[in-house]
Amino acid sequence: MTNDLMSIRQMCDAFEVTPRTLRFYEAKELLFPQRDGTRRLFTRRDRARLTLILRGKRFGFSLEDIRQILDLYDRDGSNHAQTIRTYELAQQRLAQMEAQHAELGVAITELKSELDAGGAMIAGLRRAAE
Amino acid sequence: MTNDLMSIRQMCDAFEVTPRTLRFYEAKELLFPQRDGTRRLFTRRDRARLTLILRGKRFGFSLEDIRQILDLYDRDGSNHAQTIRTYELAQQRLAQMEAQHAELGVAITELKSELDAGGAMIAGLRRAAE
DNA sequence: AGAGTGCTTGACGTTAACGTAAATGTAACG
DNA sequence: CGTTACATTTACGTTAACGTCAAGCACTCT
Repeated sequence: MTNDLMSIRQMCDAFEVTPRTLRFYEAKELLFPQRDGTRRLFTRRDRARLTLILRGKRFGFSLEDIRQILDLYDRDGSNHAQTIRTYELAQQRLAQMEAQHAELGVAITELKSELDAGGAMIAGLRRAAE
Repeated sequence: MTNDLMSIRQMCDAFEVTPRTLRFYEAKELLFPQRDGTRRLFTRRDRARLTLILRGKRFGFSLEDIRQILDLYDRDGSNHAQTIRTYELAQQRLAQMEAQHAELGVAITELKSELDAGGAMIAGLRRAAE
């Protein structure tokens, strides 16, 4: 079964990250591994947090965003106002993502049409080169 | 009418970029303004190139990519092999953009469903904070 | 004891595309 | 000639998220 405490290597293997990354997250106060003398021991809580960190990254949140969200719940997991703020943060991020998605769609369409048209961009380049 | 030679400020106003940007592009060999003593004078050719640079940026090309493409045509605008290479570069970039677009779509869907579900991410955070 | 393995901290390096500040030049206005 | 307005070069600063050494413990095996 999954031991409650994991070494840095076990963590790396389990989450496919480098030791540097875990130390970096600790330095940024995203993780708080215990110590066995000098060595880090990651707890179940660290693993839960790391899961959320990686998930947040997939959503395009910055580590700083993630840290803030995590901190809100560290201070008071039952604070409704903070839950709301987290929601808002997520909604904002969602809006950004949707805008980005749309823009990218437009750019793709443009680029495609230029390629289909025999390369207006290339024609443009030709003009640019005189 | 549009004068054939433009000062750096006229260029900035016309293209909504900063002087720093134009000097930077010159340093990167994307533009080659003439000189009136010490001052830069941008030609029609520079404007055509800048148009393409900005277009390329909208498509997500790096300045280095753009410079290479521009250079290909500077050397020989009629070289068919180079036209092909430019095409390929554009196709590659298009593929990247489509992949990115798709990924973003997935992330949006995920984030939305978590928000709709009452915030699995938030629930997750709650768990993480214990 | 020596070797090997894994972990630690510390600190500088990387990348892109400019921003920003300092010191200086020069052209035109009054 | 003095000031104002814009131009120029040089060069360090910025941002994110780690990468990449370097030097040195801590254990274990032999």
